[in-house]
Amino acid sequence: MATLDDVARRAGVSTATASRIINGSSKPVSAALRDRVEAAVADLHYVPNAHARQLAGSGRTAVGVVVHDVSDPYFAEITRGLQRVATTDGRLVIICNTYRDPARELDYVELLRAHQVAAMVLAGSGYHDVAFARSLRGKLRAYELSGGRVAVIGRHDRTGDAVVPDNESGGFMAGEHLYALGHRDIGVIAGPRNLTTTTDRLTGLRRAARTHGRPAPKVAYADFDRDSGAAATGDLLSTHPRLTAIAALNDSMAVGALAFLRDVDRRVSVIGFDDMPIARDVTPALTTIRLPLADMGAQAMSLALSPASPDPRVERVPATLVERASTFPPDR
Amino acid sequence: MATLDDVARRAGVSTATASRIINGSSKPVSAALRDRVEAAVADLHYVPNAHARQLAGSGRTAVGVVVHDVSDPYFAEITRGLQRVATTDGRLVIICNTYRDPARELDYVELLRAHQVAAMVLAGSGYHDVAFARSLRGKLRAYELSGGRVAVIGRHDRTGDAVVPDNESGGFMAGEHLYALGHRDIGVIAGPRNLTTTTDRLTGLRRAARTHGRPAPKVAYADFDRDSGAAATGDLLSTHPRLTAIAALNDSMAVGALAFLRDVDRRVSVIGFDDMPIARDVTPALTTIRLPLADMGAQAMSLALSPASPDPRVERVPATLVERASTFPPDR
DNA sequence: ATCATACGGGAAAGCCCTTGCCTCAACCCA
DNA sequence: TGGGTTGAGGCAAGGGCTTTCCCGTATGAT
Repeated sequence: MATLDDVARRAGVSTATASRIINGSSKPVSAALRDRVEAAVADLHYVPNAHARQLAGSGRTAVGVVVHDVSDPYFAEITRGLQRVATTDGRLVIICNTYRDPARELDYVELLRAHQVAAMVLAGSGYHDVAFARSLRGKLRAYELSGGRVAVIGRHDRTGDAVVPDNESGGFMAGEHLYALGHRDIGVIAGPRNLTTTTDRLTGLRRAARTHGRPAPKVAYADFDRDSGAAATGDLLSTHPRLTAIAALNDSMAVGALAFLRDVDRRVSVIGFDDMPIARDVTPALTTIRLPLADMGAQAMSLALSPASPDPRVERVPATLVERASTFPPDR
Repeated sequence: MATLDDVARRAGVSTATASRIINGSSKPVSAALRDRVEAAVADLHYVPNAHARQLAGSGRTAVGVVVHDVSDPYFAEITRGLQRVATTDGRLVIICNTYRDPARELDYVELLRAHQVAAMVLAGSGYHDVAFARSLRGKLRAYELSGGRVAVIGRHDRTGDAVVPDNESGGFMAGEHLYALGHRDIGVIAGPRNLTTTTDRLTGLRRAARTHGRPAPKVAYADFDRDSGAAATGDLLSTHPRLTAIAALNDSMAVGALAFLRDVDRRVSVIGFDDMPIARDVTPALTTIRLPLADMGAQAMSLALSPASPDPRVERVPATLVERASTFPPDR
């Protein structure tokens, strides 16, 4: 691999001059030298070593993102938003998939710190786990102490910049919608219990039940993916055959529920959460609670890239109901 | 940020020793020193600087991936496969989204080279553009000369390791399926003309038409995304009202076509391509040509991580027909 | 008691850049 | 003509780490 030395030698200048020309430094350089250096760069297919540059230079340029899984549409959308603003800012984005493993999450935070990223955005690391939270806080603090910036998406046991979707009222709205349609007994397909996203949405749903004087919803836990959603729907319906509506805590599971209901040919209302792109294309089109995922990602990245502020900034993101065809009054 | 020096000083050893302990070098070190160093690391929240490490050390550790857009399910699946094998190998994956901009693709190749990645996988950079191909080849050659490994997914004007899906016969199978059902006149919703994916699939479709002695399919070009697929369906149907079947060159556009047809309440067969996860959940469930996307990603990464071989290895990936409910005989 | 052999540990040479500081010339004004 | 600017470019000091020697010391063999 050609180095700056090679370029400088070939152009007959010092590495200092070559470096200045290559980086478009403000120091004036004669046109002749500039040409020679540029020719040398082209001839040698020279590309500056990013690591050396990072070591020698001052600014950190990359940013990191930690998500559960980019191939999950939920995180794909968030990531899209994140990337848009990071790229606009000319930054390399390092994406890390934890696959919902808290340990991996911790490792990635270290890894990103090791890579001297300028900022990191944590999406979906709201676990109910005291030891995890403490460890994470420690690592993040160490990182921030060294000048790193952190923004999280979702609720966290941590003070700092954050974009937090209003999951609780989203859950409430979902329940409200179903009860208003006349459902009395509803089931919930929840995500993993240790995620705050799950518990927050569930809390909203329960509040809606209380508000309407209805029995607490029946809950089955699944994994936020389609197939587990389908399976949980089966469980729920066999245990509680009288349910007339199901609230899934994300759209993937709602899609699974829909598939299951179609298979067993039952007519039950289903409401999802997130409004992923495909929600409108399933049949019946999915009623869901929308979260502006791409915007949330963009906001989080903006926070992370802006200078640290003395007091933490928290952007609350409202959820909205999107009515489509998958919810309807109960058959009597 | 604490450095190795800090750790060494605190533990009362040399940086050499500290480094050896931290990296689990094979050199024997007394237990006492090991404990002291480990304590120092913990106290200081020390994390080795990845850049310095890369500079000083020998092995390159990261790998790069260039895709059109991770949030597109097609690439999301491929990426998932890629990551699985890269992570197993303990490597950091840098994902770059070109958003179908060839210039950006070129830039990213440079960037990955600058970051000294051990290998890179290019997915979806098959453009019909001589200048682009030449430039890309040049950059890749320079990279390989410096020891980098490259694997591509899809057809390329380039000899080298590759995983190439059999798009042509996939297209043929799609056509075959429709003609066998009795359709005479079919329309095609194609992707961007400058992508080999588009042209290869189209070629297969045309061959099927010839084989069955049918007129060449009518083509409308779109962008591989849902909405453009829906729009193109409208165009196609207004220009050629007698079409009884539509082949979309990917599932996203097929979903768009389905949506359009539902809106205008027309019954037309639709076949997609790729078999993305949601294909089975739309209504009617989408008949499609499956490509094992995650496996393809995994294969490509395996190729890229394996030592360079004298003659290029090309893994051909067969496409298979998945029959669901969206294709049926024409109404007479 | 002597010599060879491990073994544990340190000194220091890079890895490839950026950048502060310095030098040298040419140039200006007085 | 002399002193002060200014413009162009080079020297060399890091930046944080790995790794190759190299050197004592304790161990074993003779």
